[in-house]
Amino acid sequence: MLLAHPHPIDAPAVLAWYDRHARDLPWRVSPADRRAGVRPDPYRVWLSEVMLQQTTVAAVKAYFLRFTSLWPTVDDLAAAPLDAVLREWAGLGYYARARNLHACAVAVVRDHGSTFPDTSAALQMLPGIGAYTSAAIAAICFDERIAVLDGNLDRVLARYYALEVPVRDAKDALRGALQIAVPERAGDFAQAMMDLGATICAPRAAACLVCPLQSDCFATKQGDPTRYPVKPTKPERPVRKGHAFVMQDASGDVFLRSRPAKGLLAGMSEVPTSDWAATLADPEFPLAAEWRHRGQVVHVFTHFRLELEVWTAAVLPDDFDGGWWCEPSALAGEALPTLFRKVLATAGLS
DNA sequence: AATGCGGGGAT
DNA sequence: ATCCCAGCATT
Repeated sequence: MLLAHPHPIDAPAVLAWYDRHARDLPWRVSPADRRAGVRPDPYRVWLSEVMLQQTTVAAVKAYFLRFTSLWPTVDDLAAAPLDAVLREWAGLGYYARARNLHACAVAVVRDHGSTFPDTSAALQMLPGIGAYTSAAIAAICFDERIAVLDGNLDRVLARYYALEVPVRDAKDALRGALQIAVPERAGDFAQAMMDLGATICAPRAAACLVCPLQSDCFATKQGDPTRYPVKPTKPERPVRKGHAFVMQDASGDVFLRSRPAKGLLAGMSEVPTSDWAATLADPEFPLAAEWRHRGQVVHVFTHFRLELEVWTAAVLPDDFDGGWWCEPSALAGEALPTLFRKVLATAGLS
């Protein structure tokens, strides 16, 4: 039994806590106003939710105010040039979000009469709106009784249930357990649970004494809530080895070239290297020259650890094409990933 | 089921 | 340095 727990989440307790401690956020209708009949503006809720994908509240606030000032309605945003949207998004990261944001605004205007759909199912059809965001908008704006499961909730629920497997392996069970608890005030409940995760049940600190779920929380009973959620065992990081070849012409310019348009470090600049393999082969130099071994670079990618032997040589530029020669003083302005900056540093450049 | 995608804040 | 963040689209 994955979630052996006698009690569902106590929604009334969570809502009572939220009524007193809700965060004041620019896109939020307070629980008091909500009770008085004020309805959130789906445009503002949608905009905030997209900005908040994998992004902290602190980082989003200024962007949200700027966007709503420039474009108060979905019609305004849809009518804006994509360039302007991308410019305003600059610095927030995950730039596909900005393109999808604009595409979504256009779709809402064109296909939905400038009114956001009012169900999670319909919302999820729109660009940039997935399982989480569709549920969040539907719950917050329309009180659809749907489980809203984000990173905060993963953590809160993993602790509440003392989940002994990584969240990824119990997503459906958690969603089902949460779904059972969703009350009539679905929007406030969703926001309450997220506030709870952000302020009380935080990643490295759990303020259990003031938590409305404390009495039934299995992790608290065990004594160390921060043990959850358990992290998936990281796959062993294989090691790959190879050689990097730093060539300079008579004036000291360095040979660079572009990496392929797809794959690792796509489209970035590099110095030539050998293949990267599990075992280090003898170097096959690009051309005959006085090659000097200058040291080793170690770089850790997500899926493997790379060890490159760094070689340098003085060569004649005529012998090469497929790239360009770069003055050492101009290396800083090249699209060089950290790996190749390390290589160049080991070669004695920069 | 994995993987790529940014950048900032907390620890 | 490492972890985490109101995830989504693509393969």
